Amino acid sequence: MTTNVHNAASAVTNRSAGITVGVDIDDCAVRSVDAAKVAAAKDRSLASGDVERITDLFRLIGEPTRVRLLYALVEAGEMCVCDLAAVVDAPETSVSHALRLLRMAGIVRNRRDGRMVFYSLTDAHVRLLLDVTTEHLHHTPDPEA
Amino acid sequence: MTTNVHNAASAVTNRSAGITVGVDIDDCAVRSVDAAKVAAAKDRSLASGDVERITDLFRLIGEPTRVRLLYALVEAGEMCVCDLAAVVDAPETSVSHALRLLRMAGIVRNRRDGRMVFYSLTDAHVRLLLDVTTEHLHHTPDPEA
DNA sequence: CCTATATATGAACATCTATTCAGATATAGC
DNA sequence: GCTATATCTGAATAGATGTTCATATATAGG
Repeated sequence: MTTNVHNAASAVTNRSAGITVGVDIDDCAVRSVDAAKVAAAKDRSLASGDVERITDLFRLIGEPTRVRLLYALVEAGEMCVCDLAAVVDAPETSVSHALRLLRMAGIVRNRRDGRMVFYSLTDAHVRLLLDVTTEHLHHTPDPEA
Repeated sequence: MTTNVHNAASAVTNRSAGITVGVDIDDCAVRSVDAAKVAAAKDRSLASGDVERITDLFRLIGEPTRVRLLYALVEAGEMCVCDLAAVVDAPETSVSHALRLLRMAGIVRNRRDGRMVFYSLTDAHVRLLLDVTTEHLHHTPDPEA
């Protein structure tokens, strides 16, 4: 769903200033102040596939119901849909939709027992992600208020 | 921007099964299978303010241009807007908008030098977040393909 | 087989968000 | 002060996304 292919620039140093002018294939000029740094950063920059996977993951976690669900699973372990709905205080339909997205992303897995379905985290990285985040927030002033 | 206040449930154990029926203030019944676990998870669950800050942060990072910008700053350090635009291969206007959001969230800071403005990361937590994420992705099969 | 329960699914709708363009601000150099 | 450059800002538009409702599937129990 995320596409942005647009690379390859041939750089030409400009006479006037210490400024480099790179000309794109599409002919859209790009000025750069620190050409070396730009080149290095471009070299080390992520493949577009990686960018897509990373953004998909962050966007997925960046929603209240899903964050609450993940926290609930981190804290209490495996739970069925109706209990999760009770914990995060959201309608079961919303929870089901949310869990489906998390499952498709490989973040949670489910297991059927009778007519209930139990969900749990697939690995510990999510917990680590949330921990690092809360750590960050504790050392950062609240943007609002 | 994220609001969802809806808590406090008085639990009443049901006679028929080992199932508890909690009745909300709003009178919307909530069934639970493992009442103890639900109660515990609810106890340990995040304050709505924390949920909002966390989701805001993840949603912020969950966008291609902003991820590329953060990676560029992680890899190459401080850069001006036009160089950042060159690295992430996006129009300067888009980059400016993106940087404004990152700055308002306290993730990056800026410094003016002449007519240019240089941006850099405010702390190391973002780098850690991205590292944990890539680590997670390397140990997780690609959802698509 | 029929009902009740637990969960899943699909579509419609309203909301949010990224991108774009036009124009504004700020600084440097003359 | 005037022009050019670097960045910012605001508004409009198109696309993505969460929620909701109606309905479908699956299982248990009689």
